[in-house]
Amino acid sequence: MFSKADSFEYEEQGMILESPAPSSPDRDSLGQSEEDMEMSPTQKPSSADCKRRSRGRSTKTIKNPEVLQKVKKGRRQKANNREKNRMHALNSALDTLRQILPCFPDDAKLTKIETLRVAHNYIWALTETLRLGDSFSGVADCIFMGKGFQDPSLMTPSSGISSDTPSPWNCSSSPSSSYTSALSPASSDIDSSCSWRSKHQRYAGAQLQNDFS
DNA sequence: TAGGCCATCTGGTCCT
DNA sequence: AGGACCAGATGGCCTA
Repeated sequence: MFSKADSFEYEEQGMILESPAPSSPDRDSLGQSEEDMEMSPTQKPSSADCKRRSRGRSTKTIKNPEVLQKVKKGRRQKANNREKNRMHALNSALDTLRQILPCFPDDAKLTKIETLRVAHNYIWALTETLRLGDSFSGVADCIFMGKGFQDPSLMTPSSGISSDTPSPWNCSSSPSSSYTSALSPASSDIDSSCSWRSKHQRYAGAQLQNDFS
């Protein structure tokens, strides 16, 4: 499973460093060093990749193998923390996006991919609504006032839109055929893998997808 | 038990 | 040199 793909980067062994980084138990201490790691076939570097590989972290000044190991661990630990923070920030942004998106009950959390797809469709539908002009001027006005993307209730029957106003994200309503055809993104936009959890009963509005397709 | 989703770890690459 | 970004791998949790 593993090969010595990293050997060309860490060829320089027996180096010395002045400030050892704090170490923590990880797989290295369990006998699996970085040099023992292998790459999957898809990770194996091309010749072009090998040329660029030299841009990795330099440890040329490190002569002592033990110190080198500690330095690597320290860097890895820091990189892991940064990566965690980065992913947490990404998840926070997704949560913010979920709060903006209409239609779904509070206890049914959209998955990441669903959030992105619903957002895409939401934006698309709002754009189409604007494009349609006067017949949906109420919606357009709200959006132009900067309200549309902040008030999910805009899409509910109790909002400024009349209860019989068809809406592609209004799960409780069934859009008229003309409106559906106008506000439906291309079917290719709806990936079949996005099942809307209908079989899991996660969403009361499980038929939203059908409204789009 | 299989499949989906997720968090985390990891190494490679790019950018400042 | 160090951080950001990315994608693959892995294991845990949950549901049908």
